[in-house]
Amino acid sequence: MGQINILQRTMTSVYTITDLAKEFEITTRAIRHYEDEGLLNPQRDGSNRLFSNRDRVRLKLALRGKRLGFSLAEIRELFDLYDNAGDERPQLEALLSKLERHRAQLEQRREDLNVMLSEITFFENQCRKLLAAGPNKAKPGASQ
Amino acid sequence: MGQINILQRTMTSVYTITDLAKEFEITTRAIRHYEDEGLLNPQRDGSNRLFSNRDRVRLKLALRGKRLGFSLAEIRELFDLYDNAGDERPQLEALLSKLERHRAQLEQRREDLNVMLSEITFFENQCRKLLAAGPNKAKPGASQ
DNA sequence: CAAGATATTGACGTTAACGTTAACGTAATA
DNA sequence: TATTACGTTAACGTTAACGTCAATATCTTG
Repeated sequence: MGQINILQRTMTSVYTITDLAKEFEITTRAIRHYEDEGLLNPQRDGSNRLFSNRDRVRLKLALRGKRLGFSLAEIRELFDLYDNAGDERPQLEALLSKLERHRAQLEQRREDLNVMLSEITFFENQCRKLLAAGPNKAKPGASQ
Repeated sequence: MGQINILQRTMTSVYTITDLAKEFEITTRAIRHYEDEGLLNPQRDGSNRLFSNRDRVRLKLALRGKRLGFSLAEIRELFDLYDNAGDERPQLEALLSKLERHRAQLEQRREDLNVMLSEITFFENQCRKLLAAGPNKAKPGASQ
């Protein structure tokens, strides 16, 4: 059906549920679940879901958030935040402060990531040293 | 009891379960759960748990991993990896390849993080522009 | 020595994020 | 036209990561 889409409506970019499932390597069940949780709002062709580019982007964002340990509820909050970014001053200020909190969280995680990465680097180097030292065996200075 | 510890065995660094719970702002239940899952191995004073510095470090590592979306099982795997870093060549090579895979995962997440952070920055700037433009109200170029 | 405070071990409860049938409709295809 | 592929809703099942009692033991402190 992806083929037919290309011929019929290339520019409109409509995706079936399996299109997206294949692209992002998740199950259709997961996608339906994300819709249940309010992350996606596909159109309908009869009972069949038709996902727009916007849905695709949202799915991408959602999966990214998930990889970073955010819950679907948190992701949904973010989406709502962006969507209902009212144009009046108090709303904008509220949005800004929420964004700041979110940024702080993300930067905390970036710190976490950097620490973990440097730990891994350390261990990798240890390994390489041991491998370089003894061709077959080696006794490391096993510290507690 | 923390006070008594300081007097009795300052250098040995022994922590009660509530010491750690308070320090890391988690419940004692969570700590016991981590022990059940093999992340911690406290000594015992009768039936009471006594956590060493090693346990404390592990807890810190575990919580860091959690913030980044790793499951307790994955964290445990990592710990086991580091612990059983056998000194023979095939084991070292296996360890290295696992570390590489892990590094790849972490770097993927760092990429995710950077993308999310730049998205947030973008939105923050949008907000600031709107706030600067209209002191009370403003009509943004609401794009779909 | 009674009352907290702090510890323990069960064991059942809860929530999130889907997995897994089941029962069914529709559409292209051999 | 029967099969195959893809879609639907509904509903129960599962796993992880703890929460939440309950019953009990051990200090220590007024």
